[in-house]
Amino acid sequence: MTVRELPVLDRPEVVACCAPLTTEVLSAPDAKTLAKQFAALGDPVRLRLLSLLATAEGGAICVCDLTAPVGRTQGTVSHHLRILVESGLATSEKRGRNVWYAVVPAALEALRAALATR
Amino acid sequence: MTVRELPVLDRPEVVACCAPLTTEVLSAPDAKTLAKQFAALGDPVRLRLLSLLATAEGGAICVCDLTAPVGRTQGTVSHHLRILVESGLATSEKRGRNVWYAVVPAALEALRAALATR
DNA sequence: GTGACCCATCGACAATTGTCAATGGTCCGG
DNA sequence: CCGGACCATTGACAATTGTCGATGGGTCAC
Repeated sequence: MTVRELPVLDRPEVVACCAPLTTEVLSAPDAKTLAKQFAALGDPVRLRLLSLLATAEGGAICVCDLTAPVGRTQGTVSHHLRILVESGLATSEKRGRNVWYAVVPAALEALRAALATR
Repeated sequence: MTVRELPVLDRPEVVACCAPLTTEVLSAPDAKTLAKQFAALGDPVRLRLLSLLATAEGGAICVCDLTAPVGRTQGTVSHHLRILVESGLATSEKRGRNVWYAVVPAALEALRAALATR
């Protein structure tokens, strides 16, 4: 296999799911979608991971630098990161031996929009 | 026991817990506080309840009008509403035979602030 | 090629959660 | 006073979740 430039096509395509909570009643499917993302934020470890990603040099960080700050096993950290990626809040990119994670700003903005008040 | 006027001191006093996720790494206690609120949003039924509260005439609504829209038992709805109140996202006020629930806009704004990107 | 490093995954387990049916308490109307 | 309406709480149960230790597959340095 040849070595090649990876185009980073890790885009979950989440973004804006629906109108703000306060403007109209959320449909059941939209509620399910939104709930999944908020649930991803509903754990202290994941919030700290997200914060570590967001404040990292260059906006990305490898798993090996995340286990110590949150005080969890490597396997557990990997588990949480997967949830963040699956909910569209983060992306992962393999670079050689490491895997670099980064936040998806658009996803955070979409959640902010859902919480907008009148 | 005497009957008395209840002063409605149901104010959770939550509001802004911390700096945005993306500006500095979240402390463990702050993460726990924030996670509790996001976890409250991490269920489709609660999101729809919150949406119903926010869009209700007068900004408040009684439990009896909430069970049908979300398709859950009265007991279950009561359970979810309690979680919303305990997390500071909603308030409850007893009016005669009914209990009226309302959202706490400041709490939603505080969560929005935590999600702000750079 | 061999060992070390990095990471995902698996199995297991306790803890938490969402749900319902049933019960009980409070408040009103007659 | 009594029956009904409204709501919270309880007990029970299945499902989900957070965690760890262990395993396995890549990838690099030598």
